[in-house]
Amino acid sequence: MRKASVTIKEIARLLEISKSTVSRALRDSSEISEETKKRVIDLAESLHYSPNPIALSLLKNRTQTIGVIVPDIANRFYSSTIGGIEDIAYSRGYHTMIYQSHELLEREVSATRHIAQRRVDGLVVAISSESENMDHFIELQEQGIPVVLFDRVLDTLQTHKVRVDDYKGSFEATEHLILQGCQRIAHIAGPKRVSITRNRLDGYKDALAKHGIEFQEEWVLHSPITQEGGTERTYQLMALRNRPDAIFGASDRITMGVHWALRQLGYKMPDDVAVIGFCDLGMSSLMDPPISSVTQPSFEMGQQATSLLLDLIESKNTPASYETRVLPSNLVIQKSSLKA
Amino acid sequence: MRKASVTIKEIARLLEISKSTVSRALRDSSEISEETKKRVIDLAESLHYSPNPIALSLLKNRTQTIGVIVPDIANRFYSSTIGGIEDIAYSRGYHTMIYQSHELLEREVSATRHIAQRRVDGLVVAISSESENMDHFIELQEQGIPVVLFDRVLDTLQTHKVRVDDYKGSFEATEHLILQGCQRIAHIAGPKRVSITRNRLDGYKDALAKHGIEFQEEWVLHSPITQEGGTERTYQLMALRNRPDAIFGASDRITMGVHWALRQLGYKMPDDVAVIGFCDLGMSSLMDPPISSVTQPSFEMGQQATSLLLDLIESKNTPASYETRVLPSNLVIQKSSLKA
DNA sequence: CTGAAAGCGCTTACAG
DNA sequence: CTGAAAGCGCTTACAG
Repeated sequence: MRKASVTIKEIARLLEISKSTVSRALRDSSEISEETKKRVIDLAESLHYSPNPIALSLLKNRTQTIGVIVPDIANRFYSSTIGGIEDIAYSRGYHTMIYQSHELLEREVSATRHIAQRRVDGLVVAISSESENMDHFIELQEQGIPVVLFDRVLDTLQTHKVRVDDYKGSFEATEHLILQGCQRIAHIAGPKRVSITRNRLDGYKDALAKHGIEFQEEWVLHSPITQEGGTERTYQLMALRNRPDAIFGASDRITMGVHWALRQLGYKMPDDVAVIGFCDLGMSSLMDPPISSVTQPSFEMGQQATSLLLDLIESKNTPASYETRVLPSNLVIQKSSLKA
Repeated sequence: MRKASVTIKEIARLLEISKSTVSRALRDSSEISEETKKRVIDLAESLHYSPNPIALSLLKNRTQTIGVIVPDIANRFYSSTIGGIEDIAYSRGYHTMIYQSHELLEREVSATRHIAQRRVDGLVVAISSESENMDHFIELQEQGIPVVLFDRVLDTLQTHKVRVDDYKGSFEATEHLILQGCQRIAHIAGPKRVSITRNRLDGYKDALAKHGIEFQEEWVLHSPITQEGGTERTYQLMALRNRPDAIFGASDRITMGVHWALRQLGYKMPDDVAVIGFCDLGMSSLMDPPISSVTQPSFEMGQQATSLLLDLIESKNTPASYETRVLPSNLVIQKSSLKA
């Protein structure tokens, strides 16, 4: 069925020279005469020869492919991240193989094995919210396949990491609400164990503390990263005897749910309740009112993680130490938190 | 750096038997004694042996990988489609390699070459809105690499196709608006040359005709598939002397733009203007008011396209004829088009 | 039942 | 400057 591609052997046969010479001519080796080179290259071009990457892979024990695991590609944050990953990967001659964990450790583990079995050269991962155990990645590293973590990181894995300064982003968002005059600021946090969740919670608490506002246990709720989660938690918050005058959502999905719930309940933003989230700007600008957000340099995050990974792949030896890059977030104030 | 994986050679050496025997034992060949099989398999397991897929690829001239090109993975329609593609691919032992064309023919062509060069076994594509020329895919087919088209299809490529019944979806949406009492129904269509655009436009026109409503040129505008496009066209429509009382958007992004513009302009949905679109449900339900939509079975579309592709890949000979599967869309009425 | 040999497409010491 | 040979990890006719 599959038409055989042109091979070096074929070119050698047509030109009546050896495979070795063809190979060398194609790689522009200095040991080959200009004349021979020209004949080989001309024929190769007219035959649309392209080297078989499979053969090269077998030879070099390199596939020129990196694996990528994210929780969910439909999430704009991750799809933008993937854009950054592909940008760097392609420009450095690598392909990507993308997997989704759907926030399940089990799927992350099976994706990892799948990927390893395919002999990728390295792996870039935003771990699932269930992942506390890094054994599957450690196993990979032991096989000499480097892993770089981004977005969600965990101390238990020794490697390069790229993340956003959640603490600072969260601190700034909270402080902004305080400066707008909010006093009863609720925080709908992400899943409990995730590092990001803790950092954001800390930023929130510290901003309150700085401005002498007492931290209230009942104003912090944990939620999965879904719209429904945000909606339900908002109902819960607004039902409190002492209801909040601001809600700070820890993710875009959660914050969309907050926005929706508040409209349903008849509250005006920002006057009744000010809202801010860690959001995707494209989306939040479309809402009415547009949602203020801590935006993250997702594309750049993908780029940096990938370039760190490729450096690991291409360097001969293990680096002396691993690096954690912390990228700044950006506070974009829109109507949902801007009091007149 | 990279730790060598366990090979058949290694197992053969340890067991002091030949590579051939190991290979056969591992594939559970009937010519090998049970005893030898057991020894080989036990050792292979304890060594975590897994066959090198690269070597197999070279041997079989098969990569067990399919290429996927979509306009944009951040678009929920396509990310859901990818879910369906991966579902079938993985379950049948294939991997996927995903590329984005970003609606540019040039990037589609380069992705195609990239993919071909990587010797994928087949390709599943939703073509870019610029793609009128199918030469790059025809080239692939001539090399014996099958291509299956989904979502956006073109007659010029002879192959299996999977698409949604746009005509019917569009007809039903328009008829629904008419039954709600709308008389001046505008349609913001997609890019001109795309087959989907034409089908949807036809459905719209025919529904008007069926109900004796005269078609008005000025109420049909073409737009790129973006929110901005929808917003601008809405401004244009509402500025007309004879303004529409309903707007039917040809895509989710466009319809989000319509929704946003109408709110900005102070119109009430559905009373001033009823709105319906070809939408992603998750998103449109979150809007206020929630947007009625023609929903498409995106996951299933990915599944079907992939299973058709794998059939082509795995069958020895070219099929007698190619199949075009037309999946039904589904009309979901929400508040944006439901008059009291 | 088991092994030696050839070959998938390529590169690269080693000779000449 | 060019070629023959070995080898990457595997499978599979061909012998025995």
